[in-house]
Amino acid sequence: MSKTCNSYSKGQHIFREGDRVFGLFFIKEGRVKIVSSGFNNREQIARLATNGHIIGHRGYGNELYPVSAIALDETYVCFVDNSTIYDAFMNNAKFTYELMLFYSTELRKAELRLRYLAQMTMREKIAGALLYLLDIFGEDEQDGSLNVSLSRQELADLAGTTAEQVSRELTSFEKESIIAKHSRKLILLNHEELNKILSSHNMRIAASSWAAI
Amino acid sequence: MSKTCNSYSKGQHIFREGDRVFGLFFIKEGRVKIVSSGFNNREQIARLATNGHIIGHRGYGNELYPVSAIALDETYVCFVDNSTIYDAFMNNAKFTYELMLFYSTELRKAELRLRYLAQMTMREKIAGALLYLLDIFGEDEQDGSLNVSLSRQELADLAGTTAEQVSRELTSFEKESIIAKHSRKLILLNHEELNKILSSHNMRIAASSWAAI
DNA sequence: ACGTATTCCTGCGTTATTACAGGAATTATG
DNA sequence: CATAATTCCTGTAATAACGCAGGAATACGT
Repeated sequence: MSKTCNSYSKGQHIFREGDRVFGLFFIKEGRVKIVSSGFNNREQIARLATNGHIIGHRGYGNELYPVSAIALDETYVCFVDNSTIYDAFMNNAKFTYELMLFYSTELRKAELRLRYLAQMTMREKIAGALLYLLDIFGEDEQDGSLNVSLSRQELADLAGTTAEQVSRELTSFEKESIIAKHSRKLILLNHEELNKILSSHNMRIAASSWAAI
Repeated sequence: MSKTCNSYSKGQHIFREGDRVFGLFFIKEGRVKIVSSGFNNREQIARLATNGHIIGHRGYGNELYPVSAIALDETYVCFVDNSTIYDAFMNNAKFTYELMLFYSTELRKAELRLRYLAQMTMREKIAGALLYLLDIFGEDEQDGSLNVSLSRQELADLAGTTAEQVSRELTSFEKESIIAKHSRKLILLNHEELNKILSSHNMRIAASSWAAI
């Protein structure tokens, strides 16, 4: 049994684009972004993960990671290597089955996001990104703020636009009383309206699609 | 054992966005596009599949398809229902394991494409779409043309742009001797150059990333 | 083969997005 | 608490992408 656990502080890499794949990581506690590096300091956040989520994947041969995983917080992660996973799979059909379903669900989410990124306007992308954060991290019980703290640039990397546009649009949303913002603390005042922005151009997809992603 | 096979002709739906999920489809012969419907007649092609590929996914409860699958050709597909799949999974760890790996691979491809669609220019997206077609369908041994016939609109749906831009860019590529086109028959004359277009703005991702997608 | 319907090409005006830059606000540091 | 460093906001100019429209090429049906 080869399982090792580690803490990572904010900004630290859990694995890097180009590293060899030796096994899977399970997030015990914390928040992680999965990013592919771009040009001009531009990154794309492929997905966000938190407690209980799996990151990375089991590797074949000399396979390399196509993305990096970076801690957003103090994060505690356990690693299980390829052969241990393989043994677990062969001895526990139910476990393999569950993991298969996990990947198939993630794939569907990614396919949906493909459309959003390819076709949405900036305003829609940013509304979608906020709802995505709500779905993954939830909001604080006290003040209703999103349980995550991202820079404007990170929001842009998630939404697929630039930091300037995020600033502009958040200001607009605030003027329209859809959100409140106090620096990086964001409060979604009107979930309904955010869903409407997303679905306004698209009556065929349920308004809650993003929430399901 | 509940397995039924069917032929679908060009343009027919294999399943539709919003249908209940009853099981998995296996493509025996043909070509299929997986699309999410957009607004203004705009679709997004989430992925393309051919012989031996799996489409759809096993469903939980009342789950609905978030995308549609449409035949591009005369296509022969076999369907296996949820409970049959479940039994197969529980009795054949190796099979479940293989399927888990398939989904995990597809997920990685989708995550990479997210970045491409979010950050690339038109020209790069279209070069990427051509290389994607090459990877999935290959080229004819006789004349070297891509083994698939898509309209300009469908190419646009794949690349995440408009049909006009695809026309324009294909013409440019032809002038630069990167491709030859005879209506819908496209010949990639210079794979190297297409890869260069993709990687020109991005030295950190291997030039062949798209081909691996 | 002929006429008709569809798809494709391409110029051009419009719109949306990006990039730059300077100042304001926030956070970090001694 | 004061200063420095970073991040954030917002105006403006440049650029890229979109969409219309008319003509050309191609596919389709009889």
